[in-house]
Order: sequence, then C-alpha cells, then structure tokens
Amino acid sequence: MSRLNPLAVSALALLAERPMHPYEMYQLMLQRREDRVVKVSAGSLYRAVERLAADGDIAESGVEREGNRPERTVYTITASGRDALRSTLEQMLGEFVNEFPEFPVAIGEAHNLPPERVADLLDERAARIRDFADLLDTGLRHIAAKGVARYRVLNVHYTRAMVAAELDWLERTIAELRDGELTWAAPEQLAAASADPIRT
Amino acid sequence: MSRLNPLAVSALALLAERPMHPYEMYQLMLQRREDRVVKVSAGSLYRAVERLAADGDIAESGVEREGNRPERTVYTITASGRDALRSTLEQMLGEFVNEFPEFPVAIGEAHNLPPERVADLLDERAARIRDFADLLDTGLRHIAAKGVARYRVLNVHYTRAMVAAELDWLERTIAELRDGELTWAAPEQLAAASADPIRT
DNA sequence: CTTCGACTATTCCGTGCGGAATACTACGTG
DNA sequence: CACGTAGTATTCCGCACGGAATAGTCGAAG
Repeated sequence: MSRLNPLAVSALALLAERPMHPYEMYQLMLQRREDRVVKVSAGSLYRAVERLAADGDIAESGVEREGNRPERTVYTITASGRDALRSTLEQMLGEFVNEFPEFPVAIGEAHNLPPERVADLLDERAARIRDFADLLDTGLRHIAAKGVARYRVLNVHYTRAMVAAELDWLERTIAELRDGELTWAAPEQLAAASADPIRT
Repeated sequence: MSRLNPLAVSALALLAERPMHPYEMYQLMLQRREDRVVKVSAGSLYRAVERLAADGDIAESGVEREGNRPERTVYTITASGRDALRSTLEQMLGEFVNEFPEFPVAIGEAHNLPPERVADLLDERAARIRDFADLLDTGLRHIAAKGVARYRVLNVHYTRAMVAAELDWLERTIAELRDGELTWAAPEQLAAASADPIRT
C-alpha cells in the first residue's frame, strides 16, 4: 500500500467508477482531457495497471475478445484498492511536498545572463502564460455555460489562480529589471547575448 | 547541445565560476542550500557531469591526489559549455512548460472523498504551507540583514509569491467547502472517512 | 593506542518512465 | 478491389534517477 503515483491515482479513480480494460482507461483519460493534469502515456499506463494488479489494488475480472481484435483484460478495483485510493488522495491533499519545478532554478541562475536579456525572456514567458490563462478562461466559460458543477473543474480554478500569481510576479520583476531597480553585472563570457529566438 | 536538466545547469553554473571536481560541486550545492531548489544527489550529479563531459560542455583539466585520498578529477567548462548554459537558461526562462505537479491531480479527484474530509485535509496543507512561508520569510530577513543583493534570492521571492497565492486559494476554497457553497456527493465505498492522521 | 564515527570521493545497480515497435482490423477512396 | 491510413490493444527496450554500497582517511574519545 505504498503511495501511488499520479497516473495510478487516475487509473484507480476510473476503476472506482466501473470495471474497464487499460486501453479504455487510456481513451477516457484523453477524452476527458486528463492529459492536461497527468502525464498520460500508454506505456506508463499499462505499467501502472500491472503494478496495481501486483499490489492487489485491482484484479482481473475477465478477458474479452471482440471479433478478431486483440484480447482485452478487464480489471476491477478491490476493497484494498479503494483504501489505497483514499489514503493516497488524503496524502496528496494534506501534505506539501517540494516537487522542484524548473523555473526557480532558472531564476536562481539568471544572473549568468545580462539583466536586459532576462527582462526580454521573462516577457516572452509572460506572453505564453497569458495565452495559457486565456485558454483556461475560455474553457471555464464553456463549462459554466454547460452547467457543469464547479467541483468537476476545481483543478482548473486552482491552476488559474497559480498562473495569475506567476503573471503578477513576472510583471513586477520585469518592471524592476527595466527601471534598473533590480540589476547585476553579468559575466562577460556568457554576456554575448544572442538576439536569437528561443530554439524549440 | 540538447536541453540540460536542472542539475546539469547548476553544475555548469558552478564550473562557470571556476574549475572544480564533482564532489566539490556537491559540497558547494549543499553549502549554498541549492538542494532546496534542485534535487541534489551525489549519484545524479556524477551522472550529469559524465554526460556534460561526453557532450563536450566540460573537459577534464587534471587529476589531483591529496595524500592517499581518492583521486579527484577536476573539470573545466568549455566554450560550448558556456553556450549550452546560456541557451538552456534562455529556454527555461522564456518558455512555459507544464511540469504536471501532483496537487492538481489530487484536487481533480477530491470528489472521491467527502467534502468535509477534503476541507480538513486542505486545512492541514494550508498549515504546512504557512510554516514553509514563515521559513522563507525568516530566511529573507536574515539575508536582507546581511546586505546580500536581492538578485541572489530572486528564486526565493518567486517561491514566496507562489506560496502566498496557493494559501489564498486554499483559504477561499476551504471556506466554500465549510459553508456548503461548494459540495458534492462522495461515493459511499470510499466515504468511510478515517479520522486517522496522514500516514507519513 | 585503538576503535568508532564522520568525511572524502566515486561507482553501482534496481526501478520506473515513456517513446517506439508490433500486429492486427476497419474503413474510406480513387 | 487494392491500398493507405486511422484506430485498437499491448509489449518492449533503452536510459535516466537516486539510494545504497564501496573504500579509503582523519580526528576524537575512552
């Protein structure tokens, strides 16, 4: 009953709705756009299911075959699976763990670039975040129009709030960089700032 | 010249200061408390250095031996290493990539638990985040007292802003859960909410 | 004076992730 | 009606991560 990884939580939550075979979980996750919140890849999903089965959180409840299609193994959640889901959700909600996002590392080392360059880069980032925020907003509007209960999109609201905060911080920091309130001497060897766009 | 991982960025940034052997990088990272921002483990660091060397971003600049201690391989950053550092920093600052944090997954599945239980769990989380915020604040005060330039602790400021935003969202959401504005019917099988503290 | 623990410096190995490969079917299209 | 492309369902394999192991030295304490 060790801590489940996010994909296992999603899978287990689906099986808490009804029995399913892995590929159906995969389709449902994509259909419900869970891939925006969890890293969904078929390989990892099958692996996660395998582990859940090994740990007794789910059990094979039959093998179907439709026409000449490959066999599909249907899994059902077990009592201890429901327990594992509950306990993992409790942990994920109640605890606060550092997940080491990359951006703080980059800001921490930003003094290796000239301050003006950093201001420009943060501007780019801000623009992309604004686009993302717009995406979330239109999504939320669509959903509100459809009358979907708000508890179904709590995570979108959360993400929206975080995105707003980052945008706020970026704007303040960019302003300080531009008016010289915040500055530093960049090392010369790296200072040869290319005007190149970011390589994608 | 593929995108460097965060630990490689830290390592390369150290070598941009002066040549060093891996273990010295390791010590410096811990001494400067970079382990709060980057996942620092000796094994991964040696691996990262190995890869940097293979890619020509750093070069062996000698092998020392002090007394009968194990040999230490000293590395020096190369011109293309400085390039890789700059280009990776530019990417990390300017782009905005989803890193799939775990908490949104948990909120997304929170409707599997009873709303009152979720309110309690979010309260716990909020308490832990407040502790963390206090830690950041005292750290920032110490640093300000020492007269350290602000650009050296930009990432702490960023983290502080994010933490404040999350706390804000949590408080609003907890309030809505408590006054019933936000609610749902939890599935019965999982609803058997244990009053147990989180297993750590 | 010897033993124990802490530090120095690095290697190793199990585990898990995820992109790619596989293999077969159904469907549309010229 | 041959052919290509999209969908179904799953397996496989390489590589990166990080905790543990290794192997030596130095200092302190009993």
